[in-house]
Amino acid sequence: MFEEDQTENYSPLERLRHSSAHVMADAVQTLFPGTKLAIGPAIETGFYYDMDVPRTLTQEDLEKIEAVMQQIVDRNEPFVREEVSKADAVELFKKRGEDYKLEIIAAIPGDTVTLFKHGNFVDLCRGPHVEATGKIAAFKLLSVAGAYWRGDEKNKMLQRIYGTAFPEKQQLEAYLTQLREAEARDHRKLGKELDLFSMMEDEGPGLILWHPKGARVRGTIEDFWRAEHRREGYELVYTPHMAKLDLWKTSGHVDFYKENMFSPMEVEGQDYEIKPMNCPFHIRIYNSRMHSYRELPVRLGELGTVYRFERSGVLHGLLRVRGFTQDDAHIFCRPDQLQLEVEQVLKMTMRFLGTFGFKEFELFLSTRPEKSVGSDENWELATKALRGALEAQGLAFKVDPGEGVFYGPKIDLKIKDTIGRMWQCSTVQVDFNNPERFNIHYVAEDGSRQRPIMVHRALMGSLERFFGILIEHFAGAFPIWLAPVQAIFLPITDQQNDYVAGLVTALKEKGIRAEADYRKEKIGHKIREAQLAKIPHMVVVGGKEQAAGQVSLRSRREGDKGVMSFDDYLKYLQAEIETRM
RNA sequence: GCCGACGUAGCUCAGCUGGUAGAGCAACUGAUUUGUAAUCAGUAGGUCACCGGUUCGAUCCCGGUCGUCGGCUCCA
Repeated sequence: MFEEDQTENYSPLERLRHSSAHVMADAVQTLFPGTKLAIGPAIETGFYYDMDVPRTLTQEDLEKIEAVMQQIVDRNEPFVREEVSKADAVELFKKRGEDYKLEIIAAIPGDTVTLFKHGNFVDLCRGPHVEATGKIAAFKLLSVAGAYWRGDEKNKMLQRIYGTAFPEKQQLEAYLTQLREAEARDHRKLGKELDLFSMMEDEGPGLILWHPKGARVRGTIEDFWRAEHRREGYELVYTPHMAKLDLWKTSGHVDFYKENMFSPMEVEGQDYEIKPMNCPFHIRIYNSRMHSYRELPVRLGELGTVYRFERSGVLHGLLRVRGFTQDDAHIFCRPDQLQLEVEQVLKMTMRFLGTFGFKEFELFLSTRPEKSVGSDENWELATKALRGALEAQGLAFKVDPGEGVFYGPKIDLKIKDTIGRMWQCSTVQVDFNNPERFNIHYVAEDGSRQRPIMVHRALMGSLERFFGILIEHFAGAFPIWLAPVQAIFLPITDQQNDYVAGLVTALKEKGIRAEADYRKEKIGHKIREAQLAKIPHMVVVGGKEQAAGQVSLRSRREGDKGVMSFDDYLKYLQAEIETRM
């Protein structure tokens, strides 16, 4: 165990999991002599151990390791703590060939280190542990993966085994059920099943094709986004997908962001670059004319599509892609306006995300990193404004010291989805760098030229990523205001086709996404398919409904809602859409 | 990029130690006019990711490329 991973306040669960990691390491060394141990901490979902194993482990090996672990647990060997001199520890681990432990010992201050033993197994570790291996009642190994020694890609790649452990068998079962639940919600799986999007696997990894159904959802999100921004005093703009490389030299991206940019393309002897960011364009728009202090803040927003080079191994469905659309905006304001602007952004963000059912947030204030630009007083002023905005809104937040961007401090906001996972989408960043690089101004009350402060902000982050999160959040069952098909009409026989066609047309004219299933299938079949397509309203129409000018509503969530007149149904439907529930 | 696994029909997946491929669903055709989660019958559909090698013969073995997945590193 790695000394530095220990903390004073070690919970009983962490203690159990950390002990499980020891038992796993013991089992691996038993099965694969010559295995060298690196580090093996408890983590939020369980534990892992990084080790240098003589051969590559497979999924089947995990079962064997589990079996040996069970034997160690059954032997109920006590965990014994021992404090030894560093020299003794070095000798011990040298004899055992534990090269990584020797490296760790060398980095530990002081003269002594602690060891934890159970059976014949010894590990460098501060503990604490459970009393004996028998306390490990419910564990499971989950996966093997590569991991660099000390997390540095220049170092050797070790093998990491992930596992989890709980005090009770039911808790382990519950956790495994939750993993299966998360798998069932996987946006990549649902995206295919519901025909929402696809990737161009061969011709463009990390590039997304939005299919008609996905595009309908996106369109609805975009309409809502635009309406909210107009209401909040934003001007919406459009900017090109590329510009001369010079623009990104001015902005500093060539210096600071090069590894994420695609290679430039040459046009008539000039290098052009596909945009990785929207901000330089928005600055150009701001700077296209002189601004008075009176017209600030200027808020420019855009659903701007950017392209960033991401290493092939990191691409992941919609959550990590190479081309994506940011719901980007840049606010140019006076220093005295900064805090209020940030407050407005925070309020707007929470209202916007709340509409999608995200009601729980975690906020993080990131302060000045080691490598940064800008004066002390600017950092001071901006950090104070961000903190002041959080406090004025009565929002709880954590401080991430030194995690700010090089050009300014920021607030990140994470949302909690239906199954309790946290996702980072929104960000509010103060930027001292670009206003200077682009030399932008406003004219102050006294006629002098002053430098505005610039704020970058996004509510969703990227539409692709946000869509992926939404799919998982709703498990593909979008609320009716977002659903690609809001209502599907199901005629019982083709005698009702004309009547149904008239109703569908009436709904479409009101902007409702309605469709009909005219196939000559039994009603049970049509319902099953509509239900699997997660369509919120199934509207059954047979001879009786037709004769009475009625429809029979079946809700995706609540089942058969009974018959009603078409006019009543229309009102019901519109009300449900408007509440955005 | 790195470590490992994987890539078979539109989808989900079979295919033992090498003898040129199969199921269910979907699609298509016909019959069925059906009342709240699957009507029946038939038809068609695959250079087994791609390139090369070994072999009399490769979906299967070997090498390379591309991609996907689980992680590492990095991040919206």
